[in-house]
Amino acid sequence: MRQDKDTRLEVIKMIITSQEVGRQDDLLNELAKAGFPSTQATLSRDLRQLRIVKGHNERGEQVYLLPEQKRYQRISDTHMTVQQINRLGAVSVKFSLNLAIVQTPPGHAAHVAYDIDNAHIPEILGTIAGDDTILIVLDETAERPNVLNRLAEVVPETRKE
Amino acid sequence: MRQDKDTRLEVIKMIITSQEVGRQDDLLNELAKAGFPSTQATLSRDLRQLRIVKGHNERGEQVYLLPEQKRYQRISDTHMTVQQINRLGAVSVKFSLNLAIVQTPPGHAAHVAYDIDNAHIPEILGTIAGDDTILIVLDETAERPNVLNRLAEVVPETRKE
DNA sequence: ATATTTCTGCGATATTTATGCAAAATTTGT
DNA sequence: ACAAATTTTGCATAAATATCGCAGAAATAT
Repeated sequence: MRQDKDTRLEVIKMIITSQEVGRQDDLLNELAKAGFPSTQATLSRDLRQLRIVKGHNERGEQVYLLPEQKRYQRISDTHMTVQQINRLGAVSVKFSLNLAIVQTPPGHAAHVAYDIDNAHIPEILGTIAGDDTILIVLDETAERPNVLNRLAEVVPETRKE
Repeated sequence: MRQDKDTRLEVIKMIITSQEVGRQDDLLNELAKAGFPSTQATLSRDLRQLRIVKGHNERGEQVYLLPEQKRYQRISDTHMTVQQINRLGAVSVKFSLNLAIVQTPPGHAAHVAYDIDNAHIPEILGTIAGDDTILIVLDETAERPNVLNRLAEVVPETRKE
């Protein structure tokens, strides 16, 4: 079920960034529509794991928000999916010793790095993002195929070196 | 009472930026201590008016946050000590070859890096800070225990891997 | 395969938060 | 200053959310 769970978490993020949802029951309905029926208890756990925040929109109505969203700015303006970014230009990964370099279209490094961080890949010690380049520091024992596989979940259509 | 209300709203903001509060009842207690007794109903309205958000800290515990706060970054006009930052979430150090990666709570990498720089640890050639990650480049001959000892003065409660 | 860990559902609550309504306080207009 | 209008508040209660114990399913590790 791991894969299903990860997908469900992604769907949750998509839903709350594409529309205003203010109650878990509403979110449950949307999830069911999207083919991920679940229960309120599980959703509550998911929201905590995603560090999703409950705030208010300009009208004072309650809305769920991703933590990196400031105020009521919708993520659709700023947070593109990697698929969307990929349309703008390739995202590539290259290795050197215990480092990996990810190239993104200009301006998108921070966002991709955020997704990589959130994938919690154990072999990745940390990332630092510039404008269109991300430096990834790997564990000394990291095996590149593994890292590449895990990265592929976050950064699809990656062009290996 | 309008004046009192405005003051109370300010006090609410002060409280939630100076400590982690996860429940309205707790916030009520703090308000009372500060000389602004109120009720849960009023507080709920105040929070909506302030557009205060309820999210989760690193440990998944619930916390109230100002909307303009990124993630769990706390407002601080003064430079927070690492001890203070540590309360917001662990600061950890990991090594890989000639590099060390320090993870901090979101938004605090620059502060911690500044402290590290100022410790003038000879084996540290330099640091680069992102939002929540610091890359440290070590001298080729650096010995990790030494570096860790020196770092511990700056970054207490460090968790080696 | 077997053991171990993680995840989920299912109630079943306990806890927390929001709100309708009426009263009290405050402001405004005259 | 008085009355009307507006805002604020408390109370009671509704609504929403978090959590618990537990059993079984699924994934991971040995």
